[in-house]
Amino acid sequence: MKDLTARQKEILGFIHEYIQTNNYPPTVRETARAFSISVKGAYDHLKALEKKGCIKTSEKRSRSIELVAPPEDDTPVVQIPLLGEIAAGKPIFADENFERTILVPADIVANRVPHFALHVKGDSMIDAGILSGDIAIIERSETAKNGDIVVALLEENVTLKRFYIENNRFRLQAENPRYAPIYTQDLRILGRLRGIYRSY
Amino acid sequence: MKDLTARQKEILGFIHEYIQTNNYPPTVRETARAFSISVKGAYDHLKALEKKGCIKTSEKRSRSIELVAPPEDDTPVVQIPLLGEIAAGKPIFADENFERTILVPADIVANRVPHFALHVKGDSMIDAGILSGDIAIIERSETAKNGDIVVALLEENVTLKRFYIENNRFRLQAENPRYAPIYTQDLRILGRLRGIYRSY
DNA sequence: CTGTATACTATACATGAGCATAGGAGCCCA
DNA sequence: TGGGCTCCTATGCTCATGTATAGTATACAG
Repeated sequence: MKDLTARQKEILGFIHEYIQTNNYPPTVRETARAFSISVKGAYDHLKALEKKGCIKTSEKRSRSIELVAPPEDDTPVVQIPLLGEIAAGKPIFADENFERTILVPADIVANRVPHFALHVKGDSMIDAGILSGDIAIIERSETAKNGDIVVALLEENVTLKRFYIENNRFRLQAENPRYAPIYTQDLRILGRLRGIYRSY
Repeated sequence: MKDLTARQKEILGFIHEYIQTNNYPPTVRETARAFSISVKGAYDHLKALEKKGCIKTSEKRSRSIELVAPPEDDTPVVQIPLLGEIAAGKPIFADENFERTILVPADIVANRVPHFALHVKGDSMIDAGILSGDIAIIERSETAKNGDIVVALLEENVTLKRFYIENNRFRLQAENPRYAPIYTQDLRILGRLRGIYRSY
């Protein structure tokens, strides 16, 4: 699939676009016309592309170009729940919190661990490029490593902070100098930050 | 789309299957052969299907049958191209820049305007919560309003900045005090920022 | 009873389309 | 220096294909 010459890439690109807009592939002559070259010129390119495995054609049939392994390799997506207002005292994963589902590329949700999403509120993580209103994609996990950004349950409040283990306590560190670190010995980690999604 | 006769449904079903297996639509004669009827018989059916809006054809073009409103198109996500390294001097939308496609929720790509995505490089927009490595989802547009974050082509460099119109010039403003604003009278806007996507 | 739609057959024609032969120019490798 | 690859022109053959005319038969609606 590699080893394509510049010209061949152009031709392949044209076929792509053509199919995109017409839903059916071009003829040899249409390809030739698109590049202002002779029919045989285009024909040779198509045969070269076929030999290189980028394309498949059926003999003697018009418009029988098929793209082999087209770029759109089904990048799958997964649906994860977006949790809305997290009321103090309620279990975070209760049904009441469910707002809607959002779709995220499956490569984020790499391992088969469940994920969820939260609206970010406040500016405590602003220096990490996380703004109020962003959607945070969280991998559900009870544990975290030093320096991970986590969603933690802290005295019935849910908060997004950077997480550190110190001698005999945990430190939850905002990424904003106006917020002091929180020290606690009693906290529950709900998940680790895996992605941020923002819409303008 | 309703009011199809039994025969017409059969024909439409055949076209469906044919495209499914071949990736390209059948010819009139292939359709005729499949039902052991005459060419004109099949031709009339196709024209009837077209009149009823189930199918679209282009005049005088072989294999130009297109299915109108194919079974299920309620995909809440859309694929947009992720452009990679933008080399100076090269057209940004050239095929060489194509890296892969990414999936974004369709509500971002609300209007039918084409979108694309870019890797963010550098820290010039850090105070807007846009970090190096983020993926920016851009709505293709030649224009922008005051204060929009835009992708602009500036002396063969592509840059992401906040855009302002001043008396007789444009101002491209970084969101980082260490970067001075850029003033120019000659710039081309490539698109407006619609979303940010970050993966940890 | 007539008009209109469906569902065909049979035949025909101009152009569309795949494929081929012959050849040329430039390039890199051995 | 020669062979093989890419990229192209020009011309042509043959069959595929969309479209058309003319006609048959059935059914249903006003």
